Amino acid sequence: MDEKDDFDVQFFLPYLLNQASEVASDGFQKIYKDRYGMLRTDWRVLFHLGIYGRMTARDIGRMAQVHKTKISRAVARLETRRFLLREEDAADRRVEHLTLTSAGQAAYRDLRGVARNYEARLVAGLDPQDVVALRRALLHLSGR
Amino acid sequence: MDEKDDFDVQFFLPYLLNQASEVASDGFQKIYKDRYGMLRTDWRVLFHLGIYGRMTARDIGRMAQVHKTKISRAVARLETRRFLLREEDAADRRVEHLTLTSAGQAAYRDLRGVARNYEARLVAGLDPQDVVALRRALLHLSGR
DNA sequence: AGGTAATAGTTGATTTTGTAACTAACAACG
DNA sequence: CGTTGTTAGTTACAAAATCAACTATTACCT
Repeated sequence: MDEKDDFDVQFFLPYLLNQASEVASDGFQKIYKDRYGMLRTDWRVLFHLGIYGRMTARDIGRMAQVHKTKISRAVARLETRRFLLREEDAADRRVEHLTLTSAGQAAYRDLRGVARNYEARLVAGLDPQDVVALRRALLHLSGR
Repeated sequence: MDEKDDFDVQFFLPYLLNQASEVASDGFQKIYKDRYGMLRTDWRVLFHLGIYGRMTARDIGRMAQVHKTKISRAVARLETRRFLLREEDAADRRVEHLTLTSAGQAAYRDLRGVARNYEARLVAGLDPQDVVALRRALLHLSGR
């Protein structure tokens, strides 16, 4: 197409990252969607509360780098399905503390197990050293 | 939250991949969106045609692992903006061959330059060996 | 040939996301 | 106090992604 066209999309990092990300997400998505009707942000909120305990929507958004409207909607969905409870802060009435109900905790534990297995399968075909490098690189790219 | 909770979302591979992918995509997206009003699938189609020359929608979809409805709509948008032309196949009238117009080629060359620089900036902070491992791992994860 | 299945691509309805504007509450500073 | 600015979270509307159904054409099979 062009004189010196040594460029290949297939190796362009944002493209590659997106491909790998989608493949990796899809297998896991199928499970939390089929089993609990959750969307991506839903399981993220669930996992944050499952792992770190009581948190506010704001803190989850900061930690997961997700916009507050997405969090707001995910929280609403999880609340409807009785996976979490809101309690308003005593000192600052803008703030809501979120905690998992026992149903939420059960779902979390179930999906955590799935996640562990799923990740094990994902890295199974990779050189362990590459996995270390991969995580390090991804952490750096996502800005930590 | 739980007895043996050694799980951390922040290191869960699909999560990490998605974080890095979004960060990496966003910087590039800003440019092709501002400059040409393109969406993600649009630039992918543009790049495939720019790099590999004449292709059908089907082949682009296969190569980029993108669903045909997305491709169809991206092609329609690019056609409207006079970035590509369709010609029907002589032997099989279902098939359309797509090629870039000169405007399309100009946009491609422009964005290819941007992509090169952008990627250089992305990997600048990384250990070169990690970049090699990263690409290898991503290729493997995305199934090649 | 004639019927059935498969393929390329488009369209429409529904769901989800993105963006901006909004409410309600607190903070800071005169 | 009081006005101005910030913050937590929600809502409304537009843009985009998803999924199923559709048209048109070709391939297969007997």
